[in-house]
Amino acid sequence: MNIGDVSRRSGLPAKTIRYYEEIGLIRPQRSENGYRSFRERDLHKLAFLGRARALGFTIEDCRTLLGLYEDEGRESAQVKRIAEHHLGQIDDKIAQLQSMRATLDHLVHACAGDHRPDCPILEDLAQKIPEGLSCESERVR
Amino acid sequence: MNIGDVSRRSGLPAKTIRYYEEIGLIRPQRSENGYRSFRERDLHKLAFLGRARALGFTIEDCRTLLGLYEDEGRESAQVKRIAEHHLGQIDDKIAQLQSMRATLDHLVHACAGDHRPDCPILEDLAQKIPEGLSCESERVR
DNA sequence: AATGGGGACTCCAGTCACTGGAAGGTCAAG
DNA sequence: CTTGACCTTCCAGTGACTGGAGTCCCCATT
Repeated sequence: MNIGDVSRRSGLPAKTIRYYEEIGLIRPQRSENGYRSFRERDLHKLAFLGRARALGFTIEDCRTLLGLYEDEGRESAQVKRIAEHHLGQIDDKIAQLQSMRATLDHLVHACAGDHRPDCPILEDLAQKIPEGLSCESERVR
Repeated sequence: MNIGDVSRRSGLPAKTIRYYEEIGLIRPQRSENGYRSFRERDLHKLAFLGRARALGFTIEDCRTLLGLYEDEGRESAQVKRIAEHHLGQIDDKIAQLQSMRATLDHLVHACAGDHRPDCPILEDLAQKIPEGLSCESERVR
């Protein structure tokens, strides 16, 4: 299989697949013409990576998860720890976004949105310190 | 005011303030010794930027919002449009994260997390195509 | 044999919003 | 005179790709 086939079958862009090789997540063989030559096993790995990424795991988590997947002697506790930690991060992000959302929604509703210059959104930004959203707090990435 | 004072009073790291100058969000004057010299107005702008960033607006949105803030002839509709669009983005992100969260939470609960290698999380990543989370779908940034 | 089109290859630069660090200048206190 | 806290610039790195340039390869058609 060439990269185009694998791209179609895994749903990952060819660019991404090359990138994954570059950072050592996969090691496809090469044909005589220099083209990457993928086996079913590579495709399987890429699909695994695609799904792990779709769940929001970082590339480094994906690397670890792939390693555990191929390690017969793994303990499911190792996998669970990674997943739980990630779940915690997701919860943090959701909380932060919901806090932003609440403030923003309030402001949007307060703004007339007409031709006049008066705007509670700008007034808020110019003055208020949104609680729990001070500049010290961590940002959602 | 030197950058340290402004940093303390705005809550923004000095590095960030220098960066904001570099990209033209602020234009502090300079003292004879080459130090940046901030006025109250600059501090006010920085606080504005910090709050807009805390609400998740992009830098370019912040630039526009700051411009509108200083434009007496603005229409509040312009501000509202930006805020509404941003609110929509936030809602999309929240929805995506909640979808991830649901799948992940389910998997975490299904995993024993003990010394044995059997792991539903890995099995899922290796086989299932999570609905609504296929690789084509946009990623949360 | 020439040509055209669709892949594939590498390499470099850009994204976003900072952040870290090196190497050096300035200033007030002890 | 030295110390240490500031300040300066400049360069590189982050994460996970993405875009684009320039070149090469393969197959089919003219």
